Amino acid sequence: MSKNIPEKVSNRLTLYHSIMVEYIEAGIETISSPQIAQRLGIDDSQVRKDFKLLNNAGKCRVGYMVKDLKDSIEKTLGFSKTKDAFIVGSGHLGLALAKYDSFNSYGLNILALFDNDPQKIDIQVNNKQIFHISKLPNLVQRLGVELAILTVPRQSAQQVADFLIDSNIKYIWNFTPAVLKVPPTVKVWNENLMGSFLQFACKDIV
Amino acid sequence: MSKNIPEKVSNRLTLYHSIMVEYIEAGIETISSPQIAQRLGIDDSQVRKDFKLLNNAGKCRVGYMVKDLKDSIEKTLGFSKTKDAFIVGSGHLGLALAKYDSFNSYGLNILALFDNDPQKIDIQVNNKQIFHISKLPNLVQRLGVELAILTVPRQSAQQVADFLIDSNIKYIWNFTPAVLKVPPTVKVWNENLMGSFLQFACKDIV
DNA sequence: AATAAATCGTGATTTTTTTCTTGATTTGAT
DNA sequence: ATCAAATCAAGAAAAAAATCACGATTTATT
Repeated sequence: MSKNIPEKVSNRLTLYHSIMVEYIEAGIETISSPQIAQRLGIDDSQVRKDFKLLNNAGKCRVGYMVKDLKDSIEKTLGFSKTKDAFIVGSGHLGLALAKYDSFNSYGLNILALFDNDPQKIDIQVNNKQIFHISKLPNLVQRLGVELAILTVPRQSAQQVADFLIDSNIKYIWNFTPAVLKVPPTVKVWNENLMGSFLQFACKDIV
Repeated sequence: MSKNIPEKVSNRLTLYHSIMVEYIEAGIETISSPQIAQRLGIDDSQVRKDFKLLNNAGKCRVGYMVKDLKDSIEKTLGFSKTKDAFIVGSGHLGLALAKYDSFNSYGLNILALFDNDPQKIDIQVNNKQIFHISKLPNLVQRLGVELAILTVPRQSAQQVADFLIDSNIKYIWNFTPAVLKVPPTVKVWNENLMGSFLQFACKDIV
């Protein structure tokens, strides 16, 4: 099913997808590899190679069907497979993510938030409740949630991660700058905002 | 000065940096390439090659000085070069970023926020004021700001980006899923949170 | 109908990145 | 003092990714 798409390719697929959404809104039905390539500053044969991976044939002199491309990118990246998740850490970033409704259309369903600050407990954020972190293990089991979005301060990141792992969380989307130590059964995806910025700054601004 | 570090390398550098911070807090003074490699699930010669790029010599049987590594990573990634920035779009994400104090220690200095919603104007967020977007061109010029952090809805992203470019903004850190069309004089760094998640989901969860 | 231009598809080539290998060095143990 | 283990350094080899190149196809134009 999932044909083991390389990370570089799936990164480009998400960019192609954004362009498809834009073209559909503009009512344009076909798109060519040179158009996309120019937009992204990459080689057009690169684009065609990627589409080949999607089993999406184009037509000479015309290009590809925007709708078909969008659908097959969504299929390949698993938009339709809904993933339930908890947000752990109800600081500003956690709240921002809880209120980010676009998650749903990409198949990410936030069920609840957690925090250890008693003042935050029972507040409703975008129809999602904030629970005390001690309630998490029970809810993980009852709801069968496997994915946690970690937005606690760096200093407590590892400790909270350990707790999540004990609670049977299998996937951690890590928004903290900590490099988490986890057993091989648990997968971590690092979203290091500052690290990302520094790459930009280093590459382009400096 | 900036030796054109490949993106892959600077990505690893940010991860190494997090580990160095952790080791310093733990009071550990040296670290070896196999230790780091195991932690990140990569090859140890990879780590040494990266450190070679930093001109940071290690010592056989001992490893590298944590402090030295941290310093040279910071130097290479330009922590000390302070970059002033405006946040454009004062929704939840914009506010979360405005309140994220860690930015400062990485050399990113948020001066103000902007929005087009009259209700938000003049609110103070973490000692930074929210201005109406119409005030931006003047402030860009007066303060010499070149970097904008774009956190508006996708639908208005291109339009706002065009306005920023007209106002003489040179670098855009784009948190919207739109693929911005910009002239070659303007650099964009895409932080597509959903795209990032989909890569994770596609690779590990599906 | 013929020609030209745009585009796809794909194999070949080049470049970049990662991994492997070996030799030298340092430290701790016997 | 000698030996074994850990580690670095650096070149070689392998793997992965990006680019190039070119033939085939389609559409528009003359």
